[in-house]
Amino acid sequence: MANDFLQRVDGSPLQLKVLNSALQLFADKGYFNTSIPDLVAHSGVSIGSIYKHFGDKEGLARALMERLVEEIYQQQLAVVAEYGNAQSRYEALARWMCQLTLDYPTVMGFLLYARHQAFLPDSSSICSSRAFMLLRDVLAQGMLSGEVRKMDVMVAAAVGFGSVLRMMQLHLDGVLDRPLTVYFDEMIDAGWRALKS
Amino acid sequence: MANDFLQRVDGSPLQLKVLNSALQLFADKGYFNTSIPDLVAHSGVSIGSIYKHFGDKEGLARALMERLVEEIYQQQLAVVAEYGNAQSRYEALARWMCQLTLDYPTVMGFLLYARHQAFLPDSSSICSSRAFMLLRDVLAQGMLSGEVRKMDVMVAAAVGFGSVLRMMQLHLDGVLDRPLTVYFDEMIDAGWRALKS
DNA sequence: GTCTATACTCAGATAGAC
DNA sequence: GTCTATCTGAGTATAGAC
Repeated sequence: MANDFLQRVDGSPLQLKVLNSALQLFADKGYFNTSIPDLVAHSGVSIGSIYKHFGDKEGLARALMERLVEEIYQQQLAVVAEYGNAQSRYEALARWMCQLTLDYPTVMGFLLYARHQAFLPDSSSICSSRAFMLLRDVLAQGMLSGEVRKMDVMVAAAVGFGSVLRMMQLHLDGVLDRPLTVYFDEMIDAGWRALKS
Repeated sequence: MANDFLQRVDGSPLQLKVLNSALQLFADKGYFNTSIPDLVAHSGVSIGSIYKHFGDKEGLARALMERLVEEIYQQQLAVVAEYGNAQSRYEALARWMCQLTLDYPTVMGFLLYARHQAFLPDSSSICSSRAFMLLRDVLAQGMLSGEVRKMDVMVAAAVGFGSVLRMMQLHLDGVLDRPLTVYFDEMIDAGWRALKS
C-alpha cells in the first residue's frame, strides 16, 4: 500500500492524513487529475483545513515532495551505512531501489516519471536532488579506494544506476516477462562490469 | 526549435500546424498547463477546427503521440541501417539520442519524463513502445553474432541504453557541469564494457 | 471546412460560523 | 483550528453562421 510510505515525517495527524492521501492520489492518478475535493473525500479532512495548512494546491505538492525526498534520502543513508565498500554498497542500493519499486509501485512511478517541473515550476527533478548525489558519492568513494575505475563520476553514476532505474521503469510499464527480482543478479553483474577497475 | 520536429508526418497543413503547436506547448509547459485557447493562439487555428479534426483534447494528444513514436522509430531505423555490427550500431544510436536531446531538449524532456498515462489512460510509456524494442533487438542481434555477451536482452538494453537515457536526463536537468558531448566517449565505453563478450 | 460566440462544468480558493 | 457554504474564473466543448 502506498499510504504508509511516509513514516517518520513530521506534522500533525491532520497534516499527515492529507499528505498521505495526496501521495496516494498523485501517484495513482497524477497531480492534475487529482482535485481538492478528491483530497477531501480521500483524507476526510475538510477543504478549509487543507488550505489553512498548505496555502494552496501547489503548496501541498511542495510539502509532499519535500518529505518524499527526505524520506528517500534517509533510507539511502541507512542502506549505505550497513556496508563498507563500494561494490556491496552499489548492490545494496540497487536492491533497495528494486524493493521500493515492488513495495510501492505507484509511488516509484510518480518519482521516476512525473515531470514535477510541470506543477512545481522552480523544482528540479527529484533524481538530480540529494538522493541521486548520494548514489554518485558512493561511486566516487569507490574510485578513491581503487574499487571503481577512474572515470567521470556522473558517467559512473549514470551507467551504474541508470540501468537499475531503467529496469524499474520497464517493470512498472509491464514490459518485463518475469518478476523484477529474477533480473537482479544479471543486472548488477553487468553494471559492475562497467564500473570495476 | 521544437516546431519542426515533426517532418514527414501526414496530415493537412492545418492539422500539422495544430500538431506542431501542441508538441511545442506540451513539451514546454506540459499537457495540463496547455489550454485549448493556448493552442488557438499559438497555432492560429480556430477552436472549432481543432475540435472538428481531433475530437477532443485527448484525441489531439493521441494523434500527436502516434506521430512522435512513428517519427522516432523511422529515425532509429535510418540510424541502424547505416551500420552493420552491434557495437557501431550501439554507438550510433547513443549518439543520435544525445543529438536529439541537444537539438530538441524540450521535446526529449517531454518524451523522457512525461507520464503519458496521466493524460492518455490506455497508452503505455513511449519507451516501452516499438522504439525501445528496436534498441533491444540491436543488442539481441549482437548476441547472435557473438559481439555481445549472452545475457537477458532486456537487461542488456537497460544497461546499454539506460545509462544514455540517464545522462540525457541529467543534461536536461542542468546537473552536468560540462556539455553533454564531452561525456559521450566515456559513457559509450562504460556501456560497452557491460555488454561486450 | 473554418470560424465566432456561447454554454456549461467544475476546480481552485475564500469567508465566516462554530 | 476545523468545518460548511459559496464565489469566481478558467477551461472544455458545442451550436450554428458563413
